[in-house]
Amino acid sequence: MTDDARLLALLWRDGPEDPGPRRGPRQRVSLDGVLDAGVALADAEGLDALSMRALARRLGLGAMSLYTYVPGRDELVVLMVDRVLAAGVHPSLPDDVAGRLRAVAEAAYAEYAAHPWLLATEGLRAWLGPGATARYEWQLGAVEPLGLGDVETDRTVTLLDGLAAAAVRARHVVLAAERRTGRSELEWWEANAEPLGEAMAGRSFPLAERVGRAAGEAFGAATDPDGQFRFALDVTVAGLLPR
Amino acid sequence: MTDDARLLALLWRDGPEDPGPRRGPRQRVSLDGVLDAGVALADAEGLDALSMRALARRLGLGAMSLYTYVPGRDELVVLMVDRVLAAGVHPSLPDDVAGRLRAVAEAAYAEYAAHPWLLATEGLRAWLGPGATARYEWQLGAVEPLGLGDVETDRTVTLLDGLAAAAVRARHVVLAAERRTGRSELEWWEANAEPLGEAMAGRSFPLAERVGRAAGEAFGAATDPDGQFRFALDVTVAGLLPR
DNA sequence: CGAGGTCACCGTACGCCGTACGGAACAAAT
DNA sequence: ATTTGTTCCGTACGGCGTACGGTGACCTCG
Repeated sequence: MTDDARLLALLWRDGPEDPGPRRGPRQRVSLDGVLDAGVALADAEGLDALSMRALARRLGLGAMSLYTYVPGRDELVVLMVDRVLAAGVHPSLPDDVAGRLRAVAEAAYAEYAAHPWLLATEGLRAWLGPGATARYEWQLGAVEPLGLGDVETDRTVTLLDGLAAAAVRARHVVLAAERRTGRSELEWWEANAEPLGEAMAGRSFPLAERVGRAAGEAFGAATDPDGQFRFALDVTVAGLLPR
Repeated sequence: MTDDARLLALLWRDGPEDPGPRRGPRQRVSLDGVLDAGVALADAEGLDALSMRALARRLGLGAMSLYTYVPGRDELVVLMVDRVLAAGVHPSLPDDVAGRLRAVAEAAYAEYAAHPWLLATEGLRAWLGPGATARYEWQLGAVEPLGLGDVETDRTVTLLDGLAAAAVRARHVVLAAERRTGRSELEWWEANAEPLGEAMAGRSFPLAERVGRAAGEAFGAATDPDGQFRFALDVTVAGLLPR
């Protein structure tokens, strides 16, 4: 069986069936156990920290034992992605059109914010697992009543999801840098403002300086991903609604 | 000098000044030469392929010699980013408001499409170099005449830039997967449609099936990043314009 | 009940990675 | 001629994903 076929079978494996007695020793953990441990590790320390060795250690296994659960690291990540998408809650939807559009974006935002490493998996082929498909189905159901037609409905869902992804990505950049360096964004900015000013001496960026300063003061930080998300969502919903 | 201070000095170093005679052997290449080789390598094979050893080999140096040009790999990437942003062209702007908004997004799209690895650098702290600042200045100049106020102007620029980034990211996922596996997206999809159908047997996703099929037929592919970009840009511009 | 087959588990090893360290070659300053 | 600061780089360390082959536990079959 090729790795692709094996991955597909694992993605669409059925519920916790008992495979009946098999030869050889029992598995010490389950695939779901592996995936949950992987999700916990990625949530806590990021996707880079999810190494086969580190995950195996967490499970009390040797590194190579993981390969009896999963064909390789890429496939592990794909399965983790579908597992968190399957676990995502799909809130009930309001009746008004704007509210439905917002709900799609906000649900995606919550999902990405809870598992920011989802956004770091985009070097991989997007696989259609049951989690991703159920999520897409829900998103379509939210947007379909607008009567846009199938293609535009798909594009609208993609747009709203992308909006959420961009916002969480911006948020994550700040949080990850803070954790790595141990200094908050504000501290770092203050420490670097003076040398930056010196470095820029002699060059003039009037708009950037004025706007950057105004934005920084309004945000109390260099960036404001949450506010940016609200702004982007307002604009997008306005652009989508018939006028 | 800390690495931060060194990076800042390198970012804002002045033009190709002759530093005068210095002790020791002359550098065999220049910092700009290192950065250009790094950009070429990342353009051709992606950011993952940009290892210190591979880059040094390209330059006819030993791996450790790179550390006389640059404090480390992260700093190298930051300097590469600012270099391509500095080299980006800033097209002249039309007078109409919608055209200006589109121009900002389209310029960003072109930049990201030419150097998709720019989108993979977001694990790093965003540093303000001369290239990034000049680009931001141009973007602000394009949006400012709308009279939105400083904070909203900043948010509008961020929104348009994020739109372009999302589209190129979707494009890049497809292209990268095609290059890695050697099979086009369509071939891959056709090869996996049947096993996927079998795997899904017994589950029902009526909307996803119908909309996915319609979108696939309309796009002639599973996704259509360029069309998605146009759609998103239309929606966003409509949402931004006063009504 | 014993034997054989099948499986999970894992030690070792290979070729990558970033980079710390220290030495050699070199050119300018003294 | 000696000192000093710099570039270049060989070696090494601890990480990574994973190929390969061995070991021992367990179920099934004779």
